Amino acid sequence: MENKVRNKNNEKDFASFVQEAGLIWGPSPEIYGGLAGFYTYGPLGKLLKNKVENSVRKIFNENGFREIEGPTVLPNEVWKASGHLDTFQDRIIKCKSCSAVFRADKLIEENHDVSADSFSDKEILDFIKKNKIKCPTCKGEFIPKIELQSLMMGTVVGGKAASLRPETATGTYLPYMRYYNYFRKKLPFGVFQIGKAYRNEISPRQNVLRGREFTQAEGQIFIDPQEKNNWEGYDKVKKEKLPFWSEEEQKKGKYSEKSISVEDALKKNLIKSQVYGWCIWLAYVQFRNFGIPEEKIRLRQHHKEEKAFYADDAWDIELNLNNYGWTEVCGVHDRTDYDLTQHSKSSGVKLEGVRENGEKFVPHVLEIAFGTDRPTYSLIDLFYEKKEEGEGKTTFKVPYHMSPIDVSIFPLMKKEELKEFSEKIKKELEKSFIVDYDYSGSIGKRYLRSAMQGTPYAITVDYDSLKDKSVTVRDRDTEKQKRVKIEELRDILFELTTGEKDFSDLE
RNA sequence: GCGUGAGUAGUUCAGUGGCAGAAUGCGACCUUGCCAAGGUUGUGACCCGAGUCCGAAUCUCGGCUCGCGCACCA
Repeated sequence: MENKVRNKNNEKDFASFVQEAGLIWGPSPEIYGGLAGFYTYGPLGKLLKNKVENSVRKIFNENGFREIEGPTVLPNEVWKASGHLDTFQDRIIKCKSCSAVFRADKLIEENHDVSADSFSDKEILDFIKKNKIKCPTCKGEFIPKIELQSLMMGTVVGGKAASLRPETATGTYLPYMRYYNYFRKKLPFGVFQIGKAYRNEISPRQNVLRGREFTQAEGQIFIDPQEKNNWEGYDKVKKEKLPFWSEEEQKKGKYSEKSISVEDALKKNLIKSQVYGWCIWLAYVQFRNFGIPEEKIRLRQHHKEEKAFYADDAWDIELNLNNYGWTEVCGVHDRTDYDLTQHSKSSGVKLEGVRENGEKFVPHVLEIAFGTDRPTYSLIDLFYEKKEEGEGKTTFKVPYHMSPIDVSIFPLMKKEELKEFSEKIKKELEKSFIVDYDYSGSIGKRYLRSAMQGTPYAITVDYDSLKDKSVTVRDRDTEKQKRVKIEELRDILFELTTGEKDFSDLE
């Protein structure tokens, strides 16, 4: 991670803001001391996460994907077939003197350039003994015992071993034949799923950026491998310039932004197919639509060594966070026919498509895999601006269209007639918006609270409102106010929140 | 998981082997015309467990959690 600009005080402010504002609490359950890697979204955080998820839904839906929801628990035979049961299970070995833990296979690979994947436990132990491999930390001997450490959370269902899903993707592949019929036997088609996944991380860190339970959002395209370079959406996006950071450039060292078009990336063989290029573009659009600034996003190509067992083409999207530097938030993978072939073999059910000429084929799958916790957290990280009293106002400058609460309503003073009138307006606006209503404290205090929650507009009801049926609308970022007729209020707020109108356009 | 530091109101911090403090926040009342305004008042905490001790929030041990470094993160 480069650009790691850290400031202790900022970090502390940020951490307390996340809790105090009701964004993310934890580790949960707090009153029992907490269990690392599990969090509770508070009211404001949940509203924000909903905005993120709805943004994901919108983008996927308008690009030809349909949403499904599968179970979070699946029998282990599924995970055996998908490869997770094996690859999510590491063989570890402990140092006798300092009891540091290492992955046994990695230890061998690093020292001797030999793949230990196929070694039995005994072979690994023998190899370590024969080659006198010592503990990298303290140069001590290893305890001659291989232990298993699994990222899968297991359970038992009806006497059958089952596991909580470590990714939603696998569950999305299983009903392939259902999709095939639903989409009237015509490929390609796209399906996505938003839901919880679970990984028993050894040491979860950094709040929800690496939790043990998290929400994934994964889009999958099923396509005839022969059609990967005949992708309908490609022409529309091929001229789009994206911040590709290739494996080769990475070796040169520092990142410097250089955007190239999807078309050029394909020509340079950075990516292998039109459909893959389109997927990268779509992933990028997802993050742009959250309101993440361009310069905070980059696409990083996976090194050969870090590619997942199923992946062909593999790129990540990374965001440059204030508190953590460049952070992975999304992976785009060409999973080829790996999954469908595996599940077909294992279940005995053919998972195929048919070409017009009658040929059968196993579809390839392209995956856009991200989550909704990291983007939610990223929005907080990127847009929280702490100010000291006197030097300005602390504001959560979340992009207006993503703000947890749409509008606040304040009676100028805590008087019955103003409260009553405000509540009427509140009731009306709640038909269309998430509304916050507050009459406690000075008007200035309430503007500040509202800004710290990221609410873009604050409506103030004063004595004139009772007479002329108008209120003031205050803009979060400019702090400017405009007088608006109550009967026009709803439409104006609509135009403002959808971006059709700018606050400065108001009379 | 290893090493290391830490855990006291919602938040940020102070503190002592003997009644637990501040600031800020939050609530109520008064006041207040767009202000992080003012006054009065209230609310609220020693991470959990065991031990030593007349007495532990303070010392010791264990656990849990958090920060940082390492490792892990298909």
